[in-house]
Amino acid sequence: MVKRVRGSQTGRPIMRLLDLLGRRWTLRIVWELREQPKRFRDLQDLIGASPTIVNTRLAELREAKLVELDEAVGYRLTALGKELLQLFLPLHTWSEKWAKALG
Amino acid sequence: MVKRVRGSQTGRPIMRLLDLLGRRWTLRIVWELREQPKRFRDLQDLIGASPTIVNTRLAELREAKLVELDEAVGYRLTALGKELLQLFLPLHTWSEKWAKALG
DNA sequence: GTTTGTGCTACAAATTACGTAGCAACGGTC
DNA sequence: GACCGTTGCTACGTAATTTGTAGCACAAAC
Repeated sequence: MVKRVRGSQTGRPIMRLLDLLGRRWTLRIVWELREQPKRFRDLQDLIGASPTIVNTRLAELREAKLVELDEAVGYRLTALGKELLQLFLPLHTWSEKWAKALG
Repeated sequence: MVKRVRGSQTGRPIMRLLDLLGRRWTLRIVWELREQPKRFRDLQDLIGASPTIVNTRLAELREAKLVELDEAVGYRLTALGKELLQLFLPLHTWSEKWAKALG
């Protein structure tokens, strides 16, 4: 008999971050906002998710201060969001190498 | 009337990668394997997910050649997986800053 | 031969996501 | 002022995914 500890609410920042980013469409949304702000429906069409979940993820990202809504232009990355994106940019070139390795 | 295009199967490597990583527990599993190999149940306990989903994600990661099973020591990152992890390591320190910004 | 550890599966229940329709507010435009 | 398009967003029934628990088959240790 082994006691299992589930949920792992350690509260460590890295875990909070991985939990947030490890949800469907979250990474994708940040990625799509990398260049210009996007409207709600533009995001919806680009990633191909239901408005329900797009709105949910946007709400989470806004609460995490990674995304904000500027009524004049649409959703865009905050300063924090842009910092995070910078960390992810190398993924782009690496993914090409990875795709080749998969054959 | 606007035609919506859903699914967005562009096949672009970055999209494949974001799709893979943007599934629950995937990022977390890669993270937990960053130092030493881990056994199936160790992973399960560490992240607090059901064995079903742990196995599913591990299968996806193995197919993506990011993780492999060495029967002697358990699951571990492949060379590709380690490369990917290197790109993610800065997240650790950044997440601390992010957590402070959230207040 | 019984226990322990291994990866993994079955299956019903709970949770999450999807797809479609549509709302309320705002700005034109005729 | 009636009409239209765009905006962000919500309702809601259906479908897909995840969870939690139990347990299997195999191998090694004792």
